[in-house]
Amino acid sequence: MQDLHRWNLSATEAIALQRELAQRIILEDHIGEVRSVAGVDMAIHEEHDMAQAAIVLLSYPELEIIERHIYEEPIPMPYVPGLLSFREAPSVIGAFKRLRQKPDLIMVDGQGIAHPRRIGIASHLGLWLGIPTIGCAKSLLVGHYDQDALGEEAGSWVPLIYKQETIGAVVRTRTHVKPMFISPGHLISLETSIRYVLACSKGYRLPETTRQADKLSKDKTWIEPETPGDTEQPTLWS
DNA sequence: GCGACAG
DNA sequence: ATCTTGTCGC
Repeated sequence: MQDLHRWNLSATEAIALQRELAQRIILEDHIGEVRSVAGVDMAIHEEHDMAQAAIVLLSYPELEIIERHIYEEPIPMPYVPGLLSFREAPSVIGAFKRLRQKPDLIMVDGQGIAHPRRIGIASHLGLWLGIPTIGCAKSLLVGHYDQDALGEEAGSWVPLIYKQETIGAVVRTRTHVKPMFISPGHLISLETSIRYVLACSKGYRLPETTRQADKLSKDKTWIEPETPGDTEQPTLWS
């Protein structure tokens, strides 16, 4: 894995970079047999000004935990709508580097291409890591949808439209519960994204991947096992 | 200019 | 994201 760019950019620079990177996003399925799916998320521990990113690797389709890791660092920049990846991606990548096996697919807490410049954090991470990603957000950033056409049963969904284009889907992952906002990140189509999100949903609103990562990112008792040399260790698959 | 706005 | 207990509904 080679660094695409630096992260400490001004808002203006970051937006210009997003416009460049957005052109490289691939929305066709470049995905082989899926035997593992990872979920990533981040929590802020205000008391120590620390960001705690978490990654959980699950087997697929069993969805049993294979690996769990966290990575902490001082909170970088503030939250700016549309620039979330510049705040969260660096720590998520830190956690990702602690994996011993490479995931076949990654589920990200946030938007994929359902973004003003078509490059939410899921797409950005997909480009950086070169792995298929799906954006799995709990709320809307941009776009609109037909609320009445969305069924109440788990599995129903309607397209998410933005500027006359389908950029994602509003998906009911659990009956009678607020839907999730799904969009492809990179190296995957919308149809396939919806399929995997539903296949990973186990009776909760959040897919098991995101749910486990969310839980771990908030865990204050978790002690990450020592990795000799730590951060920049080359691994078998990088 | 005004409102909207992932986490 | 985070602050926070009980509570209404499937």
